[in-house]
Amino acid sequence: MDMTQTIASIPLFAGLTPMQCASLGAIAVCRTFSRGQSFFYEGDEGIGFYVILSGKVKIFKLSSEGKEQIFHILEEHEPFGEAAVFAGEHYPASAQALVETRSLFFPRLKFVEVISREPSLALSMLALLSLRLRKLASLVEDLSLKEVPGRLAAYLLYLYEHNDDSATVKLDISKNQMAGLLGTIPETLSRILKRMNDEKLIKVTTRSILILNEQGLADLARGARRLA
Amino acid sequence: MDMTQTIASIPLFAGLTPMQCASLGAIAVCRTFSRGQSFFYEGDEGIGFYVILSGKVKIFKLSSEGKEQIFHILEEHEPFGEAAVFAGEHYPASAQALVETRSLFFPRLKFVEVISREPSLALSMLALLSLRLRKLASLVEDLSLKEVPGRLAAYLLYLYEHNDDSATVKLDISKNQMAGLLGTIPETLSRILKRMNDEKLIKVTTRSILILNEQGLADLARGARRLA
DNA sequence: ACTGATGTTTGACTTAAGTCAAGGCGCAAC
DNA sequence: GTTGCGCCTTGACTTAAGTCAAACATCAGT
Repeated sequence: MDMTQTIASIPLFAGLTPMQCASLGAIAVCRTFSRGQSFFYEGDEGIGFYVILSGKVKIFKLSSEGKEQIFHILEEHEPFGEAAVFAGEHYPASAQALVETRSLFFPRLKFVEVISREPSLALSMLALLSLRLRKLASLVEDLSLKEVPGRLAAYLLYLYEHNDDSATVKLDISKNQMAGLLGTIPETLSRILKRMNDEKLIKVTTRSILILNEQGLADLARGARRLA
Repeated sequence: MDMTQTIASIPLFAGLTPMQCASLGAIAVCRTFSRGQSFFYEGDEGIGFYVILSGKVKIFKLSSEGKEQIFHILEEHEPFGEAAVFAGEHYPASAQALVETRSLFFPRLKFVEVISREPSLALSMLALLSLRLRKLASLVEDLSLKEVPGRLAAYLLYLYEHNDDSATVKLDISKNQMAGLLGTIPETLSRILKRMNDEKLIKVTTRSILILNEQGLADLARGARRLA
């Protein structure tokens, strides 16, 4: 598949004309990262942003004691590093490949140049950033206003809703990563999964979770219920 | 002062030509809110965004038990509600005037229309959203990876750095609001201020705080030090 | 298939920070 | 001035969640 085609297939760039896609294609660079490899670290100079073609990437920060807060886990077609393109000079968080990941890299200055000529692209980027803002706001809300069982319930329901068919949510990240995403640690996550399991809200297996009581989880997520 | 003048004086719109300012002025509406009045509530339809002309506005969410997490406290010339303009249909948080506040309101659709004709305005908005994203990311970091003394130290240093001259930081929000901003409650804030005071990091008075040991606060903010 | 590295669970313990309740301070209105 | 109402502080208590340590399961790479 040639570059213009590839770019046209990315939702962020939906609505662009073939010619616009071609001008983006002219500045994009393919880059592949192996499992565990870092795209950039927090504080690095923001030289451009990436769009994932295949693979999985986590965006995170580490505390001085080594605890990790994951901001997002991103998959195919999702962009990252874009906040550094338009403001400030450094990346606000680190990005690391969780599995082998192919990506397109868009250098900052060239991309800004293209965008100032393409209002529809600018609007797409505005929509993207607004969406990110919304997600982060909800993470702040969860961290500050909910306890871990509430966050976990909200997360499971989120997975459940974006699930193809069954009530079985398959976990495609490790429970360690999941703990990082929920702003807690593996031990706490493990204990709370067990309590939810005991209360027959869910059935936990190694790589998946069966939702048994959706309403119960929803109550937990809203803070209208507590675990024993 | 006429509308075009007013708009030209807002940093977000810096760099726009007088004609561009005039087209923004044509769609802007002046609105004044009294102390305690709400601009919008979380979940309301996102019909447009505001820029503060004078006054002070808090952006926040409430938990089901009534605890408040403040996202930002905004002052003159700062915009808010902009994330709802470009994505999604509702405001992700609530906005309330802390004092009598004059503002300009930009209706969503008209603003999007103007922006798609003005690339430089689009770039300003992208920069704004990126900056907000950065601030929220750092709030997530603080909430998840730091304890309250660390958050408070970071906040005091922030005030200190944006301070005109002296080592005396004057508090222009109540300590209750400050607790909400730090993701904690007034009692906890009070206790920690006292501990910092006892350790001679700061000198607390009613409406202001004197910074005595900047380095100590910095260490606390970095997690390299603990309060007794 | 082996094996070392990662990921997961469990138990005992510690602790930061929240809750509840009472009292003091300070400003604004009468 | 004094009354009254938010704001702020303090103390005693509770609790969610983190730490430390040990054992076990699972996975990826040789």
